[in-house]
Amino acid sequence: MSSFAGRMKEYPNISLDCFDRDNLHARAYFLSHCHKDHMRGIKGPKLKRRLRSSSRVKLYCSPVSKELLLSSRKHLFWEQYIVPLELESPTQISLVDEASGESEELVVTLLPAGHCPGSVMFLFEGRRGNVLYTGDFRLALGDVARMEHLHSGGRVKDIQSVYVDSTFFDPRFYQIPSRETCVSAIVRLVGDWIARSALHVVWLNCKAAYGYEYLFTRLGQEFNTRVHVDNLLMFRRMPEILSYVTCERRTQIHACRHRKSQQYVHGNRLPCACGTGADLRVLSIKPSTMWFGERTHASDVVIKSGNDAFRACFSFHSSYCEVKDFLSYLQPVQVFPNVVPMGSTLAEVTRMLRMTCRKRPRDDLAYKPLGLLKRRRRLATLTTAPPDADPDSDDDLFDGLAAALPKKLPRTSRHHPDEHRAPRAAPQATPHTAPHATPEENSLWLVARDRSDINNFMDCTESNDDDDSEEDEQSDRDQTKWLGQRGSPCGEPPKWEDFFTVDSQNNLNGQRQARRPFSPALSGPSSEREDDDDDVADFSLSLSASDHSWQKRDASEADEPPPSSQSSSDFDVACTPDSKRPTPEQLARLYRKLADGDDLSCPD
DNA sequence: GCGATCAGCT
DNA sequence: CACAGCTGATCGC
Repeated sequence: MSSFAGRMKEYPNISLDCFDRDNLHARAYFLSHCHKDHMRGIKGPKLKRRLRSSSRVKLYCSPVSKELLLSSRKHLFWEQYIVPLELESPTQISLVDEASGESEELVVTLLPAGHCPGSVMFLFEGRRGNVLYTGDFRLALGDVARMEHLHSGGRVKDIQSVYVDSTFFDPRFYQIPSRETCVSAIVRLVGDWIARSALHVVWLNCKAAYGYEYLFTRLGQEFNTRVHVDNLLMFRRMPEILSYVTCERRTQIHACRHRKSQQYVHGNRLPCACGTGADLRVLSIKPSTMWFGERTHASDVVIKSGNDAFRACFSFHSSYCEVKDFLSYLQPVQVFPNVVPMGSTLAEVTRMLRMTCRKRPRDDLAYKPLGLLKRRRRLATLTTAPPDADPDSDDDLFDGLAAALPKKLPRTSRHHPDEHRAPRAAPQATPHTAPHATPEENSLWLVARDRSDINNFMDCTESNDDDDSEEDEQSDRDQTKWLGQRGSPCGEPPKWEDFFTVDSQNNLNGQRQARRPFSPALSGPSSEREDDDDDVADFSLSLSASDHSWQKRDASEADEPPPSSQSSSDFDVACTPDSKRPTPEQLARLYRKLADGDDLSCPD
């Protein structure tokens, strides 16, 4: 639960996710998503009075959040004050003090947060530096490196402060299985049950919150059915969700709720009380967050908890590793927790967050082109020698970085979180996506892909004595099998990112919307938008409709197994446009060239 | 009567 | 396996 009080020290004239007390005087409001703990005071009478007496104050949020907020009558009074902003469209806003007329300019960019429909992070760029407020988020390892607006000129932007979702920023919550792994397991469980007979039904014991929609949609796709929910109103302009949920009780998959749900299910009756109790066989699945320690395998993502009852892993928040990866990549000057993890204290989480902060001024992190490396160093040295033992270790590529970053821990998986994406390279600087890249850019990529790729290479080319490898392969095979079983009479299943992007023009045909250019002269975002007041516009959550196609998977990846853990993203802040993932053979060639000191810009 | 807060529960 | 949020009791305005 968020305990963020609403204001950031750099920009105290705005309030985020909090609408009471001191926040009553904000010049602008920002809502990251529509969970209640981020909406404190949003319907308070004092705030209503404030809005009525003001002509300038606005609430900025994503178009999906606007829909969700206004789907409740209690929030309808906000309608005239909401300014929906598209994702990844930097927008300048003026923060005007209505008493004095004094104004402050701020550029805000919404970034996908992967927490629930409409959830975003806010990047603020202004006179007091760049500040990132994450709201709640679930991003996988490496996702941050692919977020275009966190980069500039081929590098990570200089971030002063990050106000971060620290829900699981505690080493106890070291890793959480990926979204794809969890959803696949639930799909299997549901499939096995409902295939037994038409009277076998599943009840998903979901908490009253947005965030399970991609699960409902996936189940609807897999089994050509709809999930029974209590209320469709909130999805009325989201056809991709609407087509997989229903208020009709005669379906085998339910996510309906009742105050005494538990009792009903124990009696083999559903919360919606459909059927005659004795006829139905109800399987209860309770999505819950499960976490795993550093050396434990995240394999059991569903656990039997009783007769016809399971818990299934499901998390709206990033794990310790994922948060650490996120912050270690951004290297902000300061980090502030938005949440105190269960069983921890504010002091403890703050202390641990500080360890991810920048240790030296950025000038010390100057990039040294790979050409400056001593050629005598061989690949073996680069990959096997502990950094401490080798004064020429690859950490030396960056002055000061070796000291700034935590030392590599003993390997526990092929993608250890401490294998940092050190060089802060922009996503476009990859050899396979930028064929015209300069040798320096290619070199940059080779460094940027860090040790994890080198380890992958070693895994591909050496006999592997890692105890985990066999299990990993088995896991990959299992997941391939599950992917093979996918497919649906309704077409391609939507992917996770569909629930976090929105096309306000109901573009279902795959055309890309023109991206609104960044315009410092833009005085107010609302004046530029045609659909702001269009009550009948649909908000499509479609595969191809978003205007940030750089998030999309390359088609060639479609048949790959999903990631077995957090090692890669199933959120799909994916490859650079038109890119292809290099094959192990291609990587092997590149690494051999690197080791031999060959010109990397020459094609094979 | 309404809002704020908290305990209890899932 | 710890999220998110509902309900009901209590208190104050």
